[in-house]
This record gives sequence, C-alpha cells and structure tokens, in this order.
Amino acid sequence: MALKIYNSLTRQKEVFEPLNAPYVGMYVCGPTVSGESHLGHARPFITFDVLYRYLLHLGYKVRYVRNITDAGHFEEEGKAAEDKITSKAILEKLEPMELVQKYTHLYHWAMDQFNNLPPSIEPTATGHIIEQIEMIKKIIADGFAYEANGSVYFDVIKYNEVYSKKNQPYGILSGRNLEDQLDTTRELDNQDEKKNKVDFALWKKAPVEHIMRWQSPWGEGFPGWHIECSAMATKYLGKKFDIHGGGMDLQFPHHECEIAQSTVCNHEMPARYWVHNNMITINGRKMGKSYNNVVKLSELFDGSHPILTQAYSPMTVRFFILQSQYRGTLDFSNEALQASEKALRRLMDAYEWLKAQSFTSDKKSTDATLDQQLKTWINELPEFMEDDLNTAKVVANLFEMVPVINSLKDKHITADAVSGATWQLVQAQLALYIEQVLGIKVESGVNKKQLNGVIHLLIEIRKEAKAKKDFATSDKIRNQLLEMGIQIKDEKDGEVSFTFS
RNA sequence: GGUCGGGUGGCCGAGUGGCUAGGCAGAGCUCUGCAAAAGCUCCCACAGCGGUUCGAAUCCGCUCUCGACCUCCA
Repeated sequence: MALKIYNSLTRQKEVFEPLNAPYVGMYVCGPTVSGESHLGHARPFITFDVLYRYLLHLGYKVRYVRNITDAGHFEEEGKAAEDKITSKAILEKLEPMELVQKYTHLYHWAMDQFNNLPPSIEPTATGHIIEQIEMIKKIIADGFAYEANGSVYFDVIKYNEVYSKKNQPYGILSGRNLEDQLDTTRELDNQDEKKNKVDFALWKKAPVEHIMRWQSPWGEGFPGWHIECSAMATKYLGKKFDIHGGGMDLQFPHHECEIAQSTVCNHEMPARYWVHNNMITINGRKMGKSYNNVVKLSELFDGSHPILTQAYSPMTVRFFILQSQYRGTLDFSNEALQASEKALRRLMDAYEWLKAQSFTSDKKSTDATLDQQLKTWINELPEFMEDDLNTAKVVANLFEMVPVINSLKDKHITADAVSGATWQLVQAQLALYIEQVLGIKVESGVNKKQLNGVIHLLIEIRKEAKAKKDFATSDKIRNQLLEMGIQIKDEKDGEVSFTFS
C-alpha cells in the first residue's frame, strides 16, 4: 500500500514519494487576515490538517508551513474607506496591525475549535518583506522582470518563451494556453505600465493613500500578492519541496505565478505535488465574498446566520466536511448540517461506549462471519485514506460498525460473537481513525445554561422532598452536589442559591 | 468567448464495466410505563438521446444544464 494523492500538475493520482524521506515539506496558502473566516475557508484548513495528520501517522517528519497574509490593501472588510491622510490623531488612524491582530486571533480561535493541529511554521507576509525584495531583485537580474514607474512586473511572455523550451510553459498548472489568453484579453487592454496584459505585479508602488508601505530599491511600495508565498516557501522548505496545497480558486493565477517566480529564482519547479481542494457551495454556488453568500464561522457556531435554524458545533462542521472527498464541491445547507450533527452523535455515542469496554484477547469468536467482517471494515480504512484521502469512505466504514457496537451494547449479540482480539483491534483502530486521523474530538454537549437548569431542577426536587419531610432525599442532593463542587445554600428568605467551588 | 470540472434516490454525498457505499429524512416491526435511544426490515437513484459491449450510472459521441477560473485579487 502506498499513499496516492491527486496532483493537479499532472492531473492524475500519483504515489506520494517524498524528496527526502522521512522528511516532508508541505506549504499551504493561509488566510488573509483582513476579515473573519467563513465556512469556505474552513475546507482547505481541515483538508490539509487531515493530510498532515495522515502523513504524521505514516511516520513522516512533516514540516507544515501555512502563511498568514497580512499585507495588502488594509481596510476592514465591509467598512467604507475613510480619509486616512487627513486623520491627524494617531488613535484615529486605521492601524493595519490592529486589524491583523484581531483577525489573526479570530482565525487561530477557529482553527483551534476545529481541532486543527497548528502548523510547524506560520510565517507572515509582513515579516518577510526583505526576502520578497531579494527575490524580486533576483528575478530582475535574470531579466524576467522590469521596473515601471516604481512598480515591478513579471515578464510572463519572456518567461513563457524561455521555459516552454524546458517543458514548463506559463500555464502548466492550470492548463492555460498563453496565446489564447493574449487573444481574449487584448480588447480589455488600456494604457498600462505593463508591457503585456498578462504580466503580473511583483512590487507595487504605493499610492499616497495606501497605508501599508515599505522602502524598496524601487521606492515606497508593497509586495505583489504572489511573491510572498514563493519567498516564504523557499525560505522554510527550500527550493523544491513536496506538497503545495490550497483552494482550487488559487490555482490560477496565484499558484501559476508562484511557479513562474520560484522557477526563475531557484531554477526548478517549487513543489512536486500540487494539491487543491474544491469549493464549498451554497445553492450550487461557490461561497465567496463576491457572491455575498458567506456564512462566517462565528455565525455557524452560534446559529446567528438567517439560513440556519440552530447553532452547529465545530466538530459537526468538521465532520460535515469530512463526509465528502476533498476534490468535489460540497453543497452546504442547514439540512445537510443537521444530518451531519445527528450522524456524528450516533457515531460518537457508539465509539465512546466501546472505548470504555474491556476485552480479553484470548476469547475466541463464535461468529466467524461477523468477526471477519469487522476486520475487513477496519483493514479498508487505510486503503481508503491512501486513495487520495477518501474520508467519505472512511466515514462510511465507521458507520458500518456502529450497529454492531450498538448490538453488543444492547445485548442483541454477546461479546463472544467476536473474538477479544478483534474487539481490541476495533477499539484501537476506531480511536486512531476518529481521533488521530480525522481529528474528531469528543465534545461535551453541556453548556452553562444547561448545567444551571439541571441544578435548579435538583433544588426544586429538594424543596419538594423537604416539604414532605423526606430529609434523606434532600440531604442526598445537597451532599452529593457538594462533593461535585457545587454548594447549595438555604437563604434566610427561603430562597436557595448555589456556588461553584 | 477561452480553459477546466460537474449533473447520482426527498436532502448531503461515495463509487465501480456485471456483485449496484454511507449518513439524514420517510415507512413498518421489535424493544419499551410514556418519550427517546437502539436493533431489524423497506425505500434500489444515477440529466436526455444515440453508440460500443453478452452486460454501462460507470467507456465514446451529441444535446441540455450547472458551476469554477480567466491576472492586481481572498
């Protein structure tokens, strides 16, 4: 068995072979922290978290780099631009760092809610301006970029001419033909600093109102969007690394441009496997800011979005995403999430019950068919994972085992139907796949409101017991609550209060 | 217009040339003080039209239809 992943570059599933086993370098494009993350953002991070977890499970030493884009036009999403030039007081000015901080924290909080493992390195674009400038200088020196009026552009036509001969034309990743693009975009062309419409910016001269700016050999400005990933990936993973991931919408132009820049600088294709997750759709349409159909993660978790009838826990959302294979679109709806919530609860109830049982390995099986069936379902789990991370099939197999576990629980079958060794196998492998590989953690369903409700109910029952002079019951309630760290106090006015210790 | 990817039962979603996942919802039964949970059973779909084949939802062609991307933007 070997892990196979779909490589967008070659358009086929390929056996994963690290360049320097057991080390694996993986770069994933992270968020732009100028606004709150939405459900669409969650998919790549959960997808690549599962890939990361699976690689770790296979024993690889993975360096997982996921950047934070904190350089750009800094204006808070949804807020109208204010006049930043005339604003005199420092505290009145828009301070990009403040936004970066706010949304980075929110993003980290969401990642944590999803039980995503933190990446090994989480570099920021603003922390790597020097590396980006150095890279641009190199590209200019090699003749693949030019300065125009304080900005620097990548010469796509020239790159294509030179690298087509080396079997790496511009457009190799997205399957685009440069001539076609020139034809289709010619009409739109106007007077521009760029030599060709297809050229992209490496460095942009900052207009006077642009508040994020840095000194460079070409004047004050800010880096183009694509260069940050090339610079950081090269710095932390080297000229060539194993996996580059991100959403499918980044394939072009972002990743295509990365390939061109990095190839000029480092003289080789930066990554070996390009992995792209598909989009989350809502009513068949990509969830995205431009469509005005985003459901923010915080709205999902507290149920405040109008299309939701209730709040959904982070694990429900994670499970919802893992019920599909990452390369297909996933259609989101309240109904679909409700289905996931119920399914997850059933799975986890069975899993947790089984986890608490103990089996002895010397017990023989009286139902060889069932015993074998369980082993088959378990043995298929790695096969499904290794077939391009087919988490949908993994989940399906987990559900095959749920009725068997529940049958044991409800004594519809006896424990000896299955051998002790097989039960132990099932216990261990469910724990491995549910908790380690899929990263689903047990959520305690109790919140403060519910807990308070329960305590009030007990106080109520205690009152009734006291009224009936049933002091045995009333004392039992008070004493046992106290043992749990909840102290009930009978106040002078007959009311009852409680405190947590 | 160009490039690419889809159309699977009420909903979400796997999938393979023949043995036709899984979840949710729905129906029946069992269990059950009531309810819930749980178990068992049922619900056999693959856009349309042709073609290849002993056999296709799965391969080919056409049609219809939906979507993504198309260079300064997360």
